[in-house]
Amino acid sequence: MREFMAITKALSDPNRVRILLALRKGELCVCQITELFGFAPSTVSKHLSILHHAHLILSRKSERWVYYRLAEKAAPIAVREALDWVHKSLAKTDEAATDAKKLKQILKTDLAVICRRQKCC
Amino acid sequence: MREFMAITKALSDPNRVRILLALRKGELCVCQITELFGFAPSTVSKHLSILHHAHLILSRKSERWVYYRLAEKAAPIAVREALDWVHKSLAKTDEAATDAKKLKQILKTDLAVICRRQKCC
DNA sequence: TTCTTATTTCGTCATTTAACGAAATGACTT
DNA sequence: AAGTCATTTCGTTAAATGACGAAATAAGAA
Repeated sequence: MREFMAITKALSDPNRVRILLALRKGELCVCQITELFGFAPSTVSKHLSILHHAHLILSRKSERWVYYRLAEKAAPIAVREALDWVHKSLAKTDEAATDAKKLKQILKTDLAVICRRQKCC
Repeated sequence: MREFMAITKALSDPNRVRILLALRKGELCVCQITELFGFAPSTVSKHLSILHHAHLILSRKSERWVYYRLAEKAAPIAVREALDWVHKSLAKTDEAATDAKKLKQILKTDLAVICRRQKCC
């Protein structure tokens, strides 16, 4: 029950759901997600932490960046079903399309450039 | 997306999830759920309203009581998948068993008696 | 080692949420 | 038509949540 509630609480915020949808195309680092959402890095980090705590996403560190990706097939059933449910319900929505489009642009840009952009202003 | 978030917000409270599990055995009226949880009737009513707004449950009025039941097969896919997910993930947990046991006792008691009991004290 | 820097943690603030009791509602019963 | 009573709505309060910026962390680069 505790694990299940961790998942439903994680899914109860639309921005966290957007993160899960964005990760469907592959792993992203924190600054890419930050760029996609326009939130403060600390805010995005907190959201990722909540998703991670619910075991919905996994992380790895490489070079200077931390990459997050969706949980894999080995994840608990409740997690896999949650991810499937999110995808099936929302993959074709306008919100997902808009984010996907913006994400495409972000992925064309060098990581270091994105990160530096977030520091000034 | 809005409908989906209505569902995830509804599922983000453990007591609302408990209500969904309790309803799996069949419809219940507000005072029976109130008895099961030990909350104030107004609190239970609010929870039911949120579940209903998310289309997870349906209601009908009969005699003096309002009965709530799980949404049916005709419900939107997102709703049906949510209910299946809740059931599959939690039906066998201790919490569900405890509630089911208490509910069994409640169902043995006459409705009018339950309601009256809630008014005094 | 020291510097840089992406990410996380912490403290704060505004908003939302869940609980309650009191009062309103609205549909049976008489 | 009036009364009864289960349920809902409203207003309040305490706790949880989501946002931010500043400071801490930790790992790669110099």
